[in-house]
Amino acid sequence: MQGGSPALMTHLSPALRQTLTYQSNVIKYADGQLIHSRGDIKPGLSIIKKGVANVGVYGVDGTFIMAGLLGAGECFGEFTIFTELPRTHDVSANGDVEIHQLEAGRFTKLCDEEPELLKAVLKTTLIRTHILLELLDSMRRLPLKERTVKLMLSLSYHSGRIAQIRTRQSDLADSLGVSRVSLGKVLKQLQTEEMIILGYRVITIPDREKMERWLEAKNNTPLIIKK
Amino acid sequence: MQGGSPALMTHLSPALRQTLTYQSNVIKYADGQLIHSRGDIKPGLSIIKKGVANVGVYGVDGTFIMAGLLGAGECFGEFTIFTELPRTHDVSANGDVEIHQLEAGRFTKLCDEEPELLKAVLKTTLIRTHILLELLDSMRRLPLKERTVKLMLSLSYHSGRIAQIRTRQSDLADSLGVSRVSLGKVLKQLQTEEMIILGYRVITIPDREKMERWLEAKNNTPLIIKK
DNA sequence: CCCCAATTGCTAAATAGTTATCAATCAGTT
DNA sequence: AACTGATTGATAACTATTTAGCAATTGGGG
Repeated sequence: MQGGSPALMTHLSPALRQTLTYQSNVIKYADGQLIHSRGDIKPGLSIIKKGVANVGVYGVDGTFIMAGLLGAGECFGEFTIFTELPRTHDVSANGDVEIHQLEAGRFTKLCDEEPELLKAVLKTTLIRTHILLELLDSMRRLPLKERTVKLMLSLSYHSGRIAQIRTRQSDLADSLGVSRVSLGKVLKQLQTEEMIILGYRVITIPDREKMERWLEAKNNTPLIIKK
Repeated sequence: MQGGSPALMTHLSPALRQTLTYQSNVIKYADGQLIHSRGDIKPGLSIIKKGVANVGVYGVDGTFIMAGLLGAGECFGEFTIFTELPRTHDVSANGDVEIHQLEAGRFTKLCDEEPELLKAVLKTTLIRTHILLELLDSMRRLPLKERTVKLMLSLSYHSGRIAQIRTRQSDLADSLGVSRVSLGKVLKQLQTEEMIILGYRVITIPDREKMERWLEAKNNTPLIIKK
């Protein structure tokens, strides 16, 4: 689908990309390390240099609702800069991650000098909102099986053709808002239909495209998420 | 509400507000009239001058999933200008409505001249995304009763203290993603608890603040959850 | 002012999802 | 190679929700 990538960096000119990189501090995080917490108010923009970050919300009971993954070039924390809102999500490193961290003041200054930057941030935000709205809609319309497939596809976004999703089934279940038992049934079905292979803490999608086709056939709204 | 209003106009200087108003065409819509359809691609920004607009999605089967209401000063259609994405929602007039309609070209030109405008659009978008994320989260965590109250409160946002929600129960049910029967049970409960009064095509909230307090008490998830 | 289509209220049977278990499997550690 | 905590797989009883009716109520149009 047209519409563009939600990665900030892809909407910037090489020159501006370089300026941003230059003005930021690179911070490295090890697997599992927390990058930001829900509720934090310290403002700043983060752009992923290398690796993948988990985005989600930890419940008081320890459940983790995964909202998605961010890959290289994608940013987060924008709204801590432009609004006085606290962070909505916890972000943690999924494997080793490097982040360009930009201090709020420096970023707003850059925006004043380079309106192009402001436009790019706006564009990625709008694209994200769009994705979110479509997601919200499908959550209400689609049955669990379709929703599960949709979530797995979006989580495998950063993988290659043969995707591995490294997560516990219970986390997936929380993300979908269902119990582990219900998810288990759906996953077993999907396995017998040869769409996925279940492992210990890992789900393999042997053929993403096949899965996408299946979903599109069910869900006559075409997918927003595109590699 | 901390964090700011999602209305574009409140984030603009009086001067800029005037310029925007001046550069736009005012279009009037009668009750029920369609303003924009999901899937439309013709770009342009709309700002509500007077009245209230319905935002939602019509399903193929005629169901209408209401996503919310927009009041004076709020805008929509931003992303048709900055991305190539089609509209996600159908927007229709709820009572008589007047809209400032701004052609895409004119708006982008204005943005280039006045970066303040770009910032304001970004801010409202970010605030909306924030609201959306919190909504998505509560959809997964809260039981139907709480979700219903939340939706009704958000729909009555533009009413006074004694709010009237003019809608069919079946539309509400679709918006919540449940059947009319389930919603009916919840509504009956809420009525016996004297939080709402059910009528024909209308639900009255005699005391918004009481309802808000009830929701806050139930929803002890403060904005900031700690692990 | 009465009629009629739309909407609400209600019920029952069927389905989907949850909680609570417990056994089996896995991967990392000793 | 055996141990151990974490995770998956499976089952049963229970609860919530849906579907499919039909009756009662409503409000606008003729």
